[in-house]
Amino acid sequence: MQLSVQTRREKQKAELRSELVDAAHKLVQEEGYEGLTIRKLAKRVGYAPMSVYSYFADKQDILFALAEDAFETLAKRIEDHPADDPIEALQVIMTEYAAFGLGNPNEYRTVFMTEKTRPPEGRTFAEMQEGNPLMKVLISRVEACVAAGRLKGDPRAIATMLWAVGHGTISLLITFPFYPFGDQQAFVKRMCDFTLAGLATQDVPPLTETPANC
Amino acid sequence: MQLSVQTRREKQKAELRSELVDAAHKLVQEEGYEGLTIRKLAKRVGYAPMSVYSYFADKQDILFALAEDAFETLAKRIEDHPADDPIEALQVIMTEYAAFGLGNPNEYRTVFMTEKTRPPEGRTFAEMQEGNPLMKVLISRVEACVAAGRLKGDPRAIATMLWAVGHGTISLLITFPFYPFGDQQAFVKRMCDFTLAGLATQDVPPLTETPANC
DNA sequence: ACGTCATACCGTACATGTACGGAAAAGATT
DNA sequence: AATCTTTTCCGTACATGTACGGTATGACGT
Repeated sequence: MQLSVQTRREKQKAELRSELVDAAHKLVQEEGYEGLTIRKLAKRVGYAPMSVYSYFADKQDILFALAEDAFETLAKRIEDHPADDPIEALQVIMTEYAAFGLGNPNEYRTVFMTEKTRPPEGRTFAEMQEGNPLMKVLISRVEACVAAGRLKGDPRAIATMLWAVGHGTISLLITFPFYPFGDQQAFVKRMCDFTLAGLATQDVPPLTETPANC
Repeated sequence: MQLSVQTRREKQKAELRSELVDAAHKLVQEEGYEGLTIRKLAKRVGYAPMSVYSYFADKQDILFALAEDAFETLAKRIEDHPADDPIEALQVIMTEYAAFGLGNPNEYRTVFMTEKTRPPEGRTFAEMQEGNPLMKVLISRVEACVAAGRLKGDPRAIATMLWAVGHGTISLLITFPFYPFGDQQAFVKRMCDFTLAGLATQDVPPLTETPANC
């Protein structure tokens, strides 16, 4: 029965944590992203500022929690958006990913453009990417393309390359909104189409595992 | 003669500013990037903390100044690295750019991955990119490729696409050093080759200027 | 020479993230 | 029940970026 006690404890802790996340979410909605401060957040839930640190390692950790929520809805949106053609399915990912990044720049920033001091919440970095639902669905859709003979090569390598292109595109658009990219959507579509077209003509080898001759 | 006075004044101001930049540089070398604080910097040059703000709008502005120095050496290195083959000349840019980003992640971050509140130092954003020496040399080398018939299309569009890919690659490597990209150099080379190969097969249209039907 | 004025520098003050140690409350062990 | 241990929460304190207003120093017009 002591396990049950342990469990209840953890559940309660998780509850308080998500209460904090909710409060943080509201704060951001009401006062904007920079309005989220530890002190305001603590006051919101009736705690002393330092008590927040019982539930989050630091402020980054809170931002990660917020971003994770947002990314979950992105994952859902992608899964609710199937496509008959496997290549189109990849395009959907890129398009939704781009729309998400442009619509949630703060969340995109905290997840993909922030110096990572620690893997948030004990998870390792490898898990964070490999086990990341987004990367998972990306790889699986790439696998579908390979299975259908529309792409050729190592799925994870292909997925990583797509990720690099997609991320480069989005992050530039976010960071330099005034650079004359032309129409943002058009630029995203162009990069996406270009990359998929290029990949279609190649047999992509797996990512090298730091070969010995280096 | 009153212009001379004005000029002398400005020169002196610029001198003090670069003295501050030098001090900042030394501070970073001695204590690391996070050791650079306004107070320490001010103490270093014998000023009160607030006096620093006579020369820099904010801390970001200082970081930009540091980064600019670093990027200047990058530009020099690229220019000192010519290549007979115009495509190879592009590869040199990508390679040097990547090496720079991986070797100077902090500077790369402040210039390319940081929310821009103001165009640093009065320059407009457009200038900052268009007039940016790096983008300039990139465009000119792309133009050389187009002139040589090795690439086809609008040089600025091609350059922007190369930038997006290069930036995506570098920034992922910087942000997720533990993701299994395999060998970093190899990944960079792969992305570069892949993109250039793809571009070689296309006629790249100019970036759309936010067409009216949107 | 003298008042006027811009400029350079600074002192003080505040909001913020967070380190540190303590207190109190809850649970476990005897 | 009593004691010990762990967990939760907090008060205080510090470093940091920076807003605001003040002061003094030197230039300029008269």
